Parts: sequence; C-alpha cells; structure tokens
Amino acid sequence: MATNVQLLKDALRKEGLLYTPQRQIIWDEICKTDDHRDAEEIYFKIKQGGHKVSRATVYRTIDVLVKNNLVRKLELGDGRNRYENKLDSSHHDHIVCIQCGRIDEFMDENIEKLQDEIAKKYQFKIVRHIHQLFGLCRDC
Amino acid sequence: MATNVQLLKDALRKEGLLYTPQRQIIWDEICKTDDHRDAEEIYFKIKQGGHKVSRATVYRTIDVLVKNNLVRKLELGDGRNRYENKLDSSHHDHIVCIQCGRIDEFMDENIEKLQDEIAKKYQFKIVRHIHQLFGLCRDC
DNA sequence: TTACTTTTGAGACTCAATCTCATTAAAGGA
DNA sequence: TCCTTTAATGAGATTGAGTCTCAAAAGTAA
Repeated sequence: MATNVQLLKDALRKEGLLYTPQRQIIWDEICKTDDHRDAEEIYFKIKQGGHKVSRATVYRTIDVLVKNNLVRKLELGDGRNRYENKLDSSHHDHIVCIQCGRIDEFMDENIEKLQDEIAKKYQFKIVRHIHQLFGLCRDC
Repeated sequence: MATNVQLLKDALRKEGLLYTPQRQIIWDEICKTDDHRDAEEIYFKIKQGGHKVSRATVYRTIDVLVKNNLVRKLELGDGRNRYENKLDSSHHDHIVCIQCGRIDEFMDENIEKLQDEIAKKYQFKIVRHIHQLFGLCRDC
C-alpha cells in the first residue's frame, strides 16, 4: 500500500497537481480489487465506505490516473467505460461474455508482433490499441 | 443499386418488418459512401438531401441493418458509434488516427487464427471482435 | 370501405460524462 | 503565525448520444 501512495504522489507531481485526501481515496478504491468497474461503481463504493468525494472529483481523478498509466481504461462500447488498476498487471486484452458480463484477460506475443508489422506497413505509430473478443464464455 | 433494394427487403422480411420509403432512404444514404460515419451525420445528410426522416427512425433502422449484417457498427470508445455499409467489404479491423481522425482498415489472417486459438483455450465462443489500433498516421 | 397492425415523428427522457463557479483547502512567502 | 495566491472540491447544471412514448399516419387484409 505504501508504494501505491508513492505511485499516486509521483503521478500527481508529474502533472503538477497536488496530493489530496480525495485523490488518495479514489486511487485506494481502484486498487482494492482487480475488477473492471465503471466510474459510477467506484464512486458509490467510496460513498458506501463512508468517505465523501464528489462525482466530479472521481471522474477527474480517474482521468489523471489513466493518463499516468496507473489505471487502464476499458472501452466496451456500451456507453460505460470500465477501469482497472495496473498494479503488477502487464499488458493484456479482454474477452467479454455478452451473456453474463464476465471479463477475462488474454495476451499473445504473436498477435502483438503482427500488430506492429501492420503498423509499420501503414507507416502508423501505435499509441494504444484495443483488442476485444465478444461472445459466450464456457458457462453461458 | 437494385441489389441494395433487395438486400434491404430481404433483411426486413427476415425481421418481420415492412419495407418503407424511410428505411430505403436510410439504407441508400449509408450505401452512398464507404466512410465511417456516426448516426447523426447520416441523419443530417438525409435531411440535407431534402428527405425528411426522423432521428428516431434513423437510429431504429440502423439497428436493424446492423443486426442483419448489412452495416458494420464501429465502437471507437468516444461515445459516438460509426457505421459503414458492408456491401462487397469483407471483414476488416481499424486503424484510427487520434490526431486527424482518419480511419484505415486492415485484415490479417494470422491474427484471426491466433484469436481463434485463444478463444478455444478459454472455451469461449467468439460472436464478434474488436481490434483497433490508435495512434498517429503517416501524415500526422 | 372498415378494422386492424405497423411505422413514423416530435419531443420528452435517460444516463454517462463534463462543466461551472462559489467555497474550501493548500502552498509559499514574509 | 498571518496573508496572499493558487489549486481542488462539490453541488448541481449542462451536454450529447441514444432511447422511449404515444398520437397520428400509413400500410395490410377482408
């Protein structure tokens, strides 16, 4: 947890932003689980935990965390972005069950390599990518 | 164009829906270009063309077209879905320039194969997938 | 025609996300 | 410590893509 504090402080310093209790509360909440949650869920969990942080601050802080690589933003195309902390989690993509909502993670070096080749062919500099498989999981 | 009419009629029949002038106008507009446009753009282009079709009908009809494989829905995660007709266009994924908005298309058999292998490993049945590369195109 | 069903359109509504701006808190002197 | 300045917060308003409602219009079948 001590490192988490430092990670946040470093990110905020890099952005020229102040370290505040609210920002720490939000970052803590995001670190609590490895789930893929939307901003509203995170906001309500903080509320439930007895802390008061406004919705605006939650959204604003998440943006900073995403920008500074502490949080991964997941765009599933259903109108709600999900977020997961990137503590000890290397790059991965997502498998989403359209029946039960379950989200698994995958990573394939070969796909990554092929992707880079494609970018080269198009003289394109990849900044980020999205690779998601939608369908039915083994339980659905 | 004659085929386009038939494609629409078939899709509507399959859905138990009636063939109407509005639905044809919308489908025609989508067939006019190979661009990746959002619903609002399509709606306004129809309006500009002198036809009056309501926004609700545009959205409703696009949904039918997507469901029946006449239109591909593109979720770029920026809150606006884009649409492109699937006339004579085989499966492909997208390269999106975050600077100028340009959207190119790519397709790689090997990636598709690797994807299928991953699905098998997870005992997952892929219904659809999203693979998008975001970054800077050669002109940005 | 009549009776019935489907579609349409105008505008109300939803919901995630963003913005506004007055209030509050922190930083950096002196 | 107090004072000044700057940054952050929160409540609620706003935005904007997309959906919903329901009365009116259009289509279907007899």
